[in-house]
Amino acid sequence: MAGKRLVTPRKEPSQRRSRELVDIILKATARVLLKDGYEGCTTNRVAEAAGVSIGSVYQYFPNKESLVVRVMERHQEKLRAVLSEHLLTLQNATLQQAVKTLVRAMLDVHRVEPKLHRVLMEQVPRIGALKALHAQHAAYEPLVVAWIESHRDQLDVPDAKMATWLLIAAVDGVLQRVFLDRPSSLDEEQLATELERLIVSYLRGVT
Amino acid sequence: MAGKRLVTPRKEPSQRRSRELVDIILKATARVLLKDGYEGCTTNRVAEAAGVSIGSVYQYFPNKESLVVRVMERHQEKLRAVLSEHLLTLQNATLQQAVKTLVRAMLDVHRVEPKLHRVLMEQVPRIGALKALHAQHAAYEPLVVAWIESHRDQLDVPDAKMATWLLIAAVDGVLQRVFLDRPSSLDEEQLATELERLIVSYLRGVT
Amino acid sequence: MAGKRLVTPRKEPSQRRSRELVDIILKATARVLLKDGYEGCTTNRVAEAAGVSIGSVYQYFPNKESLVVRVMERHQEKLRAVLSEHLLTLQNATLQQAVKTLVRAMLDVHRVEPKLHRVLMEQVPRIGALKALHAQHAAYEPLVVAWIESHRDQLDVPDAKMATWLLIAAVDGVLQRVFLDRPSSLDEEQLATELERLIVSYLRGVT
Amino acid sequence: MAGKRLVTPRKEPSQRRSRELVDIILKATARVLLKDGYEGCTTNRVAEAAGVSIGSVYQYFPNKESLVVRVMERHQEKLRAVLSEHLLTLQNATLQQAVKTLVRAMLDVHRVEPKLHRVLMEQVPRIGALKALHAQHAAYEPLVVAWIESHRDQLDVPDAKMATWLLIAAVDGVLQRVFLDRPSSLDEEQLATELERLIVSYLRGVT
DNA sequence: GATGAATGAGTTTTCATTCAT
DNA sequence: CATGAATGAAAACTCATTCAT
Repeated sequence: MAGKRLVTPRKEPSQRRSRELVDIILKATARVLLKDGYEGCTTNRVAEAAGVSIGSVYQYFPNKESLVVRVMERHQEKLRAVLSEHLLTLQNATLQQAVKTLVRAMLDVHRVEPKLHRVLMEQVPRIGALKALHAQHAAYEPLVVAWIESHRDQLDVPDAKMATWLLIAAVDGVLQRVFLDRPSSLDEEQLATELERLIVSYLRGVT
Repeated sequence: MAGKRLVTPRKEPSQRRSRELVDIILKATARVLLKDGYEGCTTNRVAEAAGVSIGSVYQYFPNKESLVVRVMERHQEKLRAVLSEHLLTLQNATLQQAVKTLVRAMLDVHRVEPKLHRVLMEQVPRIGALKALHAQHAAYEPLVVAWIESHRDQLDVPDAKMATWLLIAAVDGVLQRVFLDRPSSLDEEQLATELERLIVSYLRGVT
Repeated sequence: MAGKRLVTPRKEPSQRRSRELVDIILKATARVLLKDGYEGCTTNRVAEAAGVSIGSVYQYFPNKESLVVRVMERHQEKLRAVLSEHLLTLQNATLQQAVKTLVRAMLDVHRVEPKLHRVLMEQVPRIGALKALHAQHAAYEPLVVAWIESHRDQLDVPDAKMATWLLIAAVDGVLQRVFLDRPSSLDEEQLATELERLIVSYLRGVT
Repeated sequence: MAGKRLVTPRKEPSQRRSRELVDIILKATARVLLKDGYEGCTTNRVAEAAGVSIGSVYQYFPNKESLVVRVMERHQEKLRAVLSEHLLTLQNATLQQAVKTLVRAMLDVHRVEPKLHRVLMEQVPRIGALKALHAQHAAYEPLVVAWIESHRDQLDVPDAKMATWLLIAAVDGVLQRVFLDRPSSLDEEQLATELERLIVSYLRGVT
């Protein structure tokens, strides 16, 4: 604690090594998750895959769950990054553009390490971390809400928050299913178009 | 022996006892799943909760997984029953009625033993049985497709199958999220209304 | 007990059924031993293979071991029969004839259900019954001793009993090894010839 | 860490500890085999007898069988050592000496931990390791064959290999029986003498 | 800190045996 | 007697976690 505030960078090396070790361990965890699934992901296997002693794993992670949780969190961070990048351009977009952006963003999210994503979604018991995954949507909801409210006049949306929640839930639900069930017959372009139609018609309202 | 010759020719006692035992065991499994989650749902605990010897559990279920799978299947069957009941009335419905029916049906589905549903959805690794859950949606997709096609003139749907798939995925995604995250603030009535709007506007198309 | 002494053959049928059942069970035991080995030979499997309820097995056999013991005993009886048949002709034989007879007899013994023999020898822990197998040799030792003593003049044998024991042990040891190791290269005819030479030279003594 | 830098460069402590543990476990296995027989030799009992956690047993032995197999192998090694020692002197021996040597050697072999030997021979199902036991005989067969061939002129042996195989099988068979049946009446000295006679007469042939 | 041997509670699973029907 | 469902002690084996070095 105190160390962090010291000026001397002497202790840096050890800190760097720590970081690197944590990184190695987490990458190994992800690899093991991919290879052996959640049930097969034992701490010993992780240690071995990381080329690190089991003791070192416990130096940095209090228990098995924390390993997987951290892998999930890291994955979330990547997803969040992808989303943020897309949503930055949202502000001054037209309805069509905005919707397109949103759909592309969510599609792109599912392209980040899809295999790991799948394992995390399919196999990991819904421990605390998964909630975090959903909570993340909450993070950019305000953005969407803001956009809707600033385009009120073109839309037919009684409750912007409600509409946002619903749309995100719906789109995410659809994408989840696309990527988990992999109905390969489904053309991704077509899907995107239809999703856009779904959103636009909902926001515009029915005449 | 004696039993077979008695007045009660209703059912082979042995068969009845078996059925009852299986039932007791599965109910105990569900209870344990609720109380201790998937990881805590051990065969010994199930046996104890069922007030049955561990040997009896293995008499009817070859391994731990088969227990949970069977619980899932039973749950599916109940869900399927609820859905069927609702969808029977679909045929001659107007657009508004049909959509209302569909939404209510899917809401009702999530009201069948919601706690068990939650555990099964949240915690059970996505083993074979879960796919069955999704497959079940597929079972009633044709019904919806048929309805859409017989109402072509009132709708703006280029591809009935695609639209059906999308809508079901979206609605299910939304409901899943409602029931898993339990954002208690959300009013169910309001949600239903909005879902109906979502569907109707998508099907009607935008002018 | 009393029943056995009664004159009326009324109860015969049930007795006959019992015998048949015992026979069916033992044959099933042998089959299971062949198919699944000793460790895989469980009472339930035997019952199933016999097409009989497990309860019935325990009606006639107090425990698992007794099943296997009885199979061994039956096997012994067959072996004994083969031996007896051969050894009857021993009495007036010349040295060469006698030795030939003995060797052929012991070879023939190993041809009685060789697969079962092998399983019994290889896999069954040396429970009581195996001793019986050896004890059986003791049964016909006197015959050989008698023959040796009645041919004293042609032989150089200080102690007939000792010599008999030694020869039988040696021949049996050799045959056991032949049939367990199955060195297929070994020609059976040649082996028989050599065994005869071994015996004859030992009995005749060295000049 | 500290240990490695200390003065004792004899052996890696970890390695030594491992070796010792393996040794303790195997000795415990032998003890349990003696006390409870093969069927009673469970991994838990072995662990308890070794004063070691069951986990440690599985650290070094993948399953129960491997424990017994290793005990057998160790026993084999001891037997092999005894044999080698004796057979070294074979080369320049006369017929009488050579035969005496062989018989003594095989007698001595059966005096190495005879109780363990008995359990291993009697109770252990004929798993892989037992074949090893026989295979070991094969190892010194060439020595005997060589000796026979270099003494051809004094002997009457058409096929040295065949003769060797036969003699070893016979002698081993006899000894096995002696030590398994323990016919205490049998005088070991006398037995040795007779075995020698058996061998010598066979090799010399009958005039 | 790093190591990895050691731990042992806890799992799954088997199977000889009993006993109500 | 026959049945076979039910039993439960006990076996094999796993794996998160600790701790001496």
